Amino acid sequence: MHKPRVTVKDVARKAGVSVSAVSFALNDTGSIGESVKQRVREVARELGYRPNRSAQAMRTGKTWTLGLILPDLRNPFFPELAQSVENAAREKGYAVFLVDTNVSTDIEREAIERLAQRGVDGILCFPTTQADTIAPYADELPVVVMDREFDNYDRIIPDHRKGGLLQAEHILQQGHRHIGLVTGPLDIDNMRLRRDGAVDTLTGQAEIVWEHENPFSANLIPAVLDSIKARSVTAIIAGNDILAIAVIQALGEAGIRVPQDVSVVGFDDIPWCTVVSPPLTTIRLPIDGIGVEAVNMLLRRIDEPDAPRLTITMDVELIVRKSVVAPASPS
Amino acid sequence: MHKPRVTVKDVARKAGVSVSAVSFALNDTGSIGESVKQRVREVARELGYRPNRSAQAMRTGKTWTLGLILPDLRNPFFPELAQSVENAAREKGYAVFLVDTNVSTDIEREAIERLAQRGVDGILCFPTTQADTIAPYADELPVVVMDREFDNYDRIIPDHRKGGLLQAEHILQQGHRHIGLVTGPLDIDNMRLRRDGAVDTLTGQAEIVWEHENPFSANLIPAVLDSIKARSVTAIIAGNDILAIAVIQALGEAGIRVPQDVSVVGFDDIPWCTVVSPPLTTIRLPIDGIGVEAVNMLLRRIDEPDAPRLTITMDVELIVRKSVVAPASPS
DNA sequence: CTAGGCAGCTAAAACGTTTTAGTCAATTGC
DNA sequence: GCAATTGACTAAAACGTTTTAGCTGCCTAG
Repeated sequence: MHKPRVTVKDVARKAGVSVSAVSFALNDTGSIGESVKQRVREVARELGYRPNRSAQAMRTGKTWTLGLILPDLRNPFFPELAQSVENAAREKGYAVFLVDTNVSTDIEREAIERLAQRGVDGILCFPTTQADTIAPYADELPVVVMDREFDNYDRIIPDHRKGGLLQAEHILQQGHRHIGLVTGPLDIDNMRLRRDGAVDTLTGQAEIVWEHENPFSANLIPAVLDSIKARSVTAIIAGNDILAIAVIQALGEAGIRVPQDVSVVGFDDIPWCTVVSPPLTTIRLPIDGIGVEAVNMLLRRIDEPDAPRLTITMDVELIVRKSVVAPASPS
Repeated sequence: MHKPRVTVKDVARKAGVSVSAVSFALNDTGSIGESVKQRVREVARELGYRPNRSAQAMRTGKTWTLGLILPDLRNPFFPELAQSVENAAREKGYAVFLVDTNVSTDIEREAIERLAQRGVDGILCFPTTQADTIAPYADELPVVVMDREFDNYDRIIPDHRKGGLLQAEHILQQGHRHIGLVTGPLDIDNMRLRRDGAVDTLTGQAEIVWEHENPFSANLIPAVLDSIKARSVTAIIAGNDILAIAVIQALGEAGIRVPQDVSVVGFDDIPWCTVVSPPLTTIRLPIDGIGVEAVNMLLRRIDEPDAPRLTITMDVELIVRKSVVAPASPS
């Protein structure tokens, strides 16, 4: 195991030229004759030469490496994001360090430190909370922040407010007038925006009978369960799909049918939406597009460190499935 | 942006010692006095010194980096695996390059080449198919293979056969005697083993009314749909949870109730199992354990390149939920 | 009193690249 | 026909570490 690796020196010797000639030939730089170039490449292939990226990195300062920091891959929202980021990055010649912080701000902080130490060319961060853990490296390292309104970074953010608006609009169009809200933690700005978008749209058009703030978790707090059992609404707007699915299950356990008795609308369009029953009407985030655009943005920033900051807003879309229908007796 | 980085040289200068002294002090190697060691560390902290991993890697040949190659993160089986691998590796000081091959053997092959070029200390591979894409690097790079019976590598494999046995046993215990099988592609050895485990257990105890091989996909082939509609079985054994869920949905569309009319058992215990209705009775793979053990195995191999090959078999477990009950009229 | 050993440090080499500076011959310009 | 330019190449420096070899002065043993 562990044969000695083939180096430029070996190629140079075998081809009968200098190491610089080899470098020139392989990288198409410097000034080099066509015949020598061909011969060197031939020899390199023959010897199975593979450049040592560490050495390249040390000399050039470029590692062709990105860091991707995510809160929790078990949250069904993130795998697709990770996939699209990795694929997009790979296509451009970059490898991706994955960090799953387990929803810990401390680990997030440490991860950034480590990635910086490894000399990644840039970092894509989907922060766990509102805490800006990147600050110490903001002027040292290209960074793209996803889904957070942090100043000082390029960022890419779905149009949460519009999503909330679409949720409410759809519910209103179906004729619902008594509505319950179960939001995620409102100190996270995306949850706040979703909620505000919905509430602003409902105001004057319908009555918000109750509203509860539930932690990120598949478990609903008692207040929500109580409100559900009170049967005082015909539609429930959830802050994300996981909450929506939890609501559907709680309704089922209370003997309330979805959508006949109560309609439910989610947010995110995670894969679970199609397997739950009834299939969940929700707001689709262009996750794939977010990944790709985030990579593009980061590479742009790497190329032009001093380009002006950019904020990209990604459009969202209502996906109509089966969990929302008109109320039995318009109320 | 991009301040010049602090190097050992800077630390040495400020501390008034040689660079080697700095290296000794920081790494606790060589022979160095306590006072100097303390001063150097103090200065390093003060200056915000961060060792350049590329340079370290070049000098020592160790990158503290692993590669993780997966077929498809959107398959709900993999995110948890990726997470546990990343966490375990990080705990040991390694960073993880993630590669999602999109179920392409070609990309898998290329990814290994690239990772080797980057000088990863080892590779964890969950191969897409039965093709051994790692062979060219087998004696150059520590590799752990997951879920495939490849010789020449350390490997870690769930006990698929036992899982199949448990599926069948449970179905038999509930009193089912007419059984349908929908397996995954049988040229993948895990699917073959699951199927054989089940079939061997059923033989002589019950009748396998029909058996179909379905591709990995949420879509069932017509043959399966036809068999389902024929209502000739009281229980269906599926090769994995995704197939099982597809079966449940197909049954629902055909007006057949689960579990009252037909029981269904899955395999893998992906997160979807609890959100589908009815919650799926299935076989749990210790995914988390697989990730952790795979990392341990790889690190062991990195430390002792010539240790004997190891094959670890991970135990599986029946998880009883609501999709299997006794048949209405024992048949 | 001296030889030997050791602790504590420094100088310099080495890792595998890229890149700068320079050499040399051939070509061009006038 | 000679200086200047160019093209093709080489030698060597540089990147930031770790590690080897070596130096110095002090202590100890004899």
